[in-house]
Amino acid sequence: MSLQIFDTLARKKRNFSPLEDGQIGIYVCGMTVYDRCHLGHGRVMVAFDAIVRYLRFRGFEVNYVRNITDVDDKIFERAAERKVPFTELTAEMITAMHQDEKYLGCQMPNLEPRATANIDSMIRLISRLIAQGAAYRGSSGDVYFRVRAFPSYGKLNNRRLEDMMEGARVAVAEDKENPADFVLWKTAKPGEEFWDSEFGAGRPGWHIECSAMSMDALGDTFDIHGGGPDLKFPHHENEIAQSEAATGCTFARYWMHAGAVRVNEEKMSKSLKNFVTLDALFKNFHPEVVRFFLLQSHYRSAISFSDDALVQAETAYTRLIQVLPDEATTPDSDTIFEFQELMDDDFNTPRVLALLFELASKNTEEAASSILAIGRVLGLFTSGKINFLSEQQALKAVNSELSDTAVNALVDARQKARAEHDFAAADKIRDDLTAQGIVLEDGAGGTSWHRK
RNA sequence: GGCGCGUUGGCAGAGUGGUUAUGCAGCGGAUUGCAAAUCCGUGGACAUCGGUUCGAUUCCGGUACGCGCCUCCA
Repeated sequence: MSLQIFDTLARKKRNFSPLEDGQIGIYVCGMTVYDRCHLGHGRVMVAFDAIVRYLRFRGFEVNYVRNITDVDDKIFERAAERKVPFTELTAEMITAMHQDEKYLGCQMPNLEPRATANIDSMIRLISRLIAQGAAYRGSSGDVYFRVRAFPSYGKLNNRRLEDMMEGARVAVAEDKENPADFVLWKTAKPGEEFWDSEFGAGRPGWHIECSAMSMDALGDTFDIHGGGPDLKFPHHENEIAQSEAATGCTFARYWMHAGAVRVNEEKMSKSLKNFVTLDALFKNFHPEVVRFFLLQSHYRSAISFSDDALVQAETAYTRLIQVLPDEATTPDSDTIFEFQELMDDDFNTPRVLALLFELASKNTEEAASSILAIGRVLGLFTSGKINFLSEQQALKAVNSELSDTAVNALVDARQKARAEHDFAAADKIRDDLTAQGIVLEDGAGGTSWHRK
């Protein structure tokens, strides 16, 4: 069975084979670091982390590159608002992003090139495009990519230039030859951040950084290019145009896009103000639960976020945690094979999680070992059973008005009442605790409790 | 206006031309002082109208509704 990947450009699943045997180069568009990451960013992080982990599990040597966009109008605006150098803002956001990512159980990319560190490379690429007639300087001094110079412009989005012009509803810069031409180099206005170049002082357009940095890191042609759903157009379309116009060869061989995160049937986004940041989410849910929640949907489909959905995921995930073995032993090879078949089919993580629950109901040590082994490949169960449960309880304790000490006192009082066969009093205490999210369990060795 | 996607049981969410998804919740039972947890069992679905077919939730076409992109956005 071969690995199948849904290629956005081909609009269908394709057999995957890398450019070089056993090696995969993958570039994922990362964050623009002007604000905290929200669940939508988390989804892309987790999706590609799981994919990369699986590809490695399958024996590939994966070179995972994800850029950091630290040159951008929003960054300059936000820094100005805060009256700090933009580098201070980006440094803070990068640290926060790495923290969020670590909590989500993601492994770091092999390389995280930053736009500010690769301006020279972008300038070289722009010069090359100008020399080839694929770019020009407008009267404003801005440098634009000439979409007419790239006949297959629109191929990723199945879009024709004419159709786009009909729908154009954005004020078009006067000095563009074609409304669809996009900026490669933006001339600096007084007071703005700038870098010197042969096209004058200014800064790079958004799209050029990914072409320059991906090709620097992985070569003119590389295996997989991925990103969030809203990058398909115009960002990735423009990357293809720039890169292929410059090199004359295929840019990325497979294009992968994650689905959107929705809130009440709408896309989670900054402009709708319906986003929830990861760090806010982590105040109520263990990061592993968030990761599990994300993996419950296929990476390409839209996922609906709600508090209730997270609670469901928490219950489900905690059940899997409970059946984990204390020590890892050898998993069942047939089960691992089944796992591989599911993942080979365009990374069907929801089906894999279903498999995990089927294993859980088998109640055997071997099945439990398989759950652990498979979960680990997807980046789950990273804290370990004991740590997860205690961290989860600690999280709930912080959000509760009842301290552990107070609960223990009430539990003792109830035990006393039970010993005296005053069940009415005992049940009253238990009901009150239940109302506050405390679940009591009377076992052979006494009463234990946990927060729900 | 252009391009594309979706519509599955109370909720979440896979998949298949004829046979159980799975999870959460519900219900019944075992267990318990009563519960909880656990275990066992169980009902419930494929938007709509046509077509192809021996047979369609699954393929094709129409309709309705919803969503995304066409502008910065993961």
